[in-house]
Amino acid sequence: MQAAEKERGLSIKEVSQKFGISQDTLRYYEKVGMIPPVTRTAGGIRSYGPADQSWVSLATCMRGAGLPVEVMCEYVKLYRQGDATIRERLQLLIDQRDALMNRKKQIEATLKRLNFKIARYEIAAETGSLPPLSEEDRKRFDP
Amino acid sequence: MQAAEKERGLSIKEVSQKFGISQDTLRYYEKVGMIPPVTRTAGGIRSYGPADQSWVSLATCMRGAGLPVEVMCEYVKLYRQGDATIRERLQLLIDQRDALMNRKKQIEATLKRLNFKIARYEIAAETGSLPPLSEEDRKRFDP
DNA sequence: ATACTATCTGGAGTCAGCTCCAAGTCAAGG
DNA sequence: CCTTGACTTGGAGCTGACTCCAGATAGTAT
Repeated sequence: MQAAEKERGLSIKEVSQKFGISQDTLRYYEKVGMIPPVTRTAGGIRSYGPADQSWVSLATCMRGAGLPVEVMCEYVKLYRQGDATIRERLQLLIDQRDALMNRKKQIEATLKRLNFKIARYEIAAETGSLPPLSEEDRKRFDP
Repeated sequence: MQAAEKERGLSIKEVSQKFGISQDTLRYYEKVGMIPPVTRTAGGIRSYGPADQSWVSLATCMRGAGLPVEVMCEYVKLYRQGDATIRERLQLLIDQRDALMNRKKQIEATLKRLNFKIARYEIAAETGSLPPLSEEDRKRFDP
């Protein structure tokens, strides 16, 4: 009776555990169109097949990197319109890649600054007070 | 009359332009304690001296990288308590560095995924439809 | 059939981080 | 002194992304 008649999908609970995101969030993503409608059982219960899981995977990946929900919605919308939107989707992906690369640069700059401060604080933790900064250092990194 | 009697600070407008953040946001940062109280003129108008600007610089840098306002508030609070909090501040900085490094990793993973998709879409833009993915590819990168 | 748990829906609530507003002050020019 | 425009405050409002809830339904074990 539980043999593979059709592909067995995962329940929302299982998907929630697999991707580390709440059931509420999964329903929310679907509601706002960040992923396409998930496969349902006859009774209307979500059963995430491989394709559904792929979308969840993509959505959590993009959100995890901080891309807006709205952008994923747009991508899904275009995707569902078929091959005619391939160029648009490509452009969207490129735009988001650019955005992420900028974001990464920002983070790298901030990491540099943090590392500089940490180095000073490691000395300070020994001596009990912060060493004064040189003029040049003050020009790039401050308090 | 406008000779250097004391250091001339920048107006909120100038600081706003210099750092590319709104005057409202500058006041907000100060209000919530994300930067220490800014120097004022006799009349109560903000006049950002070098130290004030340094704090703004730090705040915008950290916020730009996505660190929470609350964390900067904590840092400022500790800073204002003096040398006794040096170890705590060091720990805070280290924690935030770790958080940022994770964030950076997430972004790098997402960039990989985006690049993979973009490569497929560039082919698709030529041929008019997406090439099917190999089984192995599907296992890491999907829709 | 009964009990019990998992899932469903629509809609309201929450939180962070700004952003806007009104009513009032300050400062410089005429 | 008067006007004009930048600046002040406290507080309300907004947006994005969830998060929670109540009441209804589905599936499962007894």
